Amino acid sequence: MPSPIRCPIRPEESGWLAQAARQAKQRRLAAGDCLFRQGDRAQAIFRVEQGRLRLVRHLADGSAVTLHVARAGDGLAEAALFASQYHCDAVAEIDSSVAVIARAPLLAALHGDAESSLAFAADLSRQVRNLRWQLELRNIRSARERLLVWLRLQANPDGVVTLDRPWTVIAPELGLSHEAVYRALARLTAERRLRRKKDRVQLI
Amino acid sequence: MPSPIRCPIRPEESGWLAQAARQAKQRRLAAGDCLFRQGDRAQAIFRVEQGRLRLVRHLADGSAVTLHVARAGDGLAEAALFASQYHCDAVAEIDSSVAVIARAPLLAALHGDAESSLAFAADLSRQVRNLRWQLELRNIRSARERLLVWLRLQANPDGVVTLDRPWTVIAPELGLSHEAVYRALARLTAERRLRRKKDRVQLI
DNA sequence: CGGAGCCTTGAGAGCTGTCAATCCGGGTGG
DNA sequence: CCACCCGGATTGACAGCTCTCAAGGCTCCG
Repeated sequence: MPSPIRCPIRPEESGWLAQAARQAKQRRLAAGDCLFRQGDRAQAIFRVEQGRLRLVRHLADGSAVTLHVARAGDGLAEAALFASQYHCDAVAEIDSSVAVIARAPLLAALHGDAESSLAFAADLSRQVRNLRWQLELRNIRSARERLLVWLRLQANPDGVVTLDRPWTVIAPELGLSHEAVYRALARLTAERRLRRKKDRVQLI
Repeated sequence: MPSPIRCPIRPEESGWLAQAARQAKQRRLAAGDCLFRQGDRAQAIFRVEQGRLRLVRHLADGSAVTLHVARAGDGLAEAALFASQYHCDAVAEIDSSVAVIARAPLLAALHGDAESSLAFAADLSRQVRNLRWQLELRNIRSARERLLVWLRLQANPDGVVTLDRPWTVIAPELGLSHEAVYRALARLTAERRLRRKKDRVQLI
């Protein structure tokens, strides 16, 4: 009998990276500032301490695509450890601060430190799991079902979900408009599949 | 001036894992066979050599969600290295064979081998990049635009994309029905944004 | 020649996104 | 103490889009 397992959509604090960030120097960015640009030599990896950065990749024809939005606690440009240059731009969406972890010393240290390298791998594998999960969530077309599955995964064993951020923030993470989310919540409530009270949701 | 960068949606052969798999023993699975179940003690990680495995997670209420479909060349259950038990079921969709890499010896080896640990991390960071990219691709609502962006990323510097699998296979990877893809291709062709010839697409 | 995949295109239904309007609770300045 | 403002929460209306179901056509291969 498989046991239910909790899977946070928002990646938890990256244990290893958080550690590395502690000894790193901070850099502050005003909204709109650019941390690095696509093609720059990769000189550091980062951890977002405050604020929000958007990673944007430029395509051959000049158009751009957002690759990711990194928030407080997220790692940033981990892949730059293994590449000679950045593959996208990083721009602060709001005033932010990041821990700057220089690439060369870090890489050198990791080369001689199996424990840290493994811890780093563990962080990444956790991210892979979360990302896979988010991707599959998007394969659920129906807003109602997608929301329901998301809630089930967030729920504690009693079927209770406590929200730590407003639906307007959660909706885009689910790939839905906030209106769609509210409508789905309304229908699920009407169908007696859940109960709502403020920022608590009880699954039935 | 940022240079265009190629980003395969299908993760390339995982260099490090491929290496590790070479010395591992193989296991054959008939369609429908189960490689491991959610809650089983994590005793090995795997690499799909042939066939296709589906990873399914069971939720608290008994429903199930597909987490991932692993194909030839893909790693399988890498996260199990860092967990004591599997977090999902793995079932062969068709006759398949996997390389079985025992967990304990591998972990022991990695603990003393910074190089391999780093190589493993590099594999994972590549996966993270690909997954992020796929996730953001899904944020593009319009089938036409999504397809176009995908093509741009797949294109070589000349704007040529050569397909190694039929559209019927690509379509679900893009989160679209194959009909939607064909229609998008037809419109893009009519708009002279691309030319098609067999399994080659030329962007304009 | 027949069949199996793949490719294409048509028609209709259902769903979500977008635009808009309203309500509500909390915080602020007068 | 009250008017005001702002962000979040809700709900309605509508257009546009993709999905699904269906029906061929095309190509390769036995």
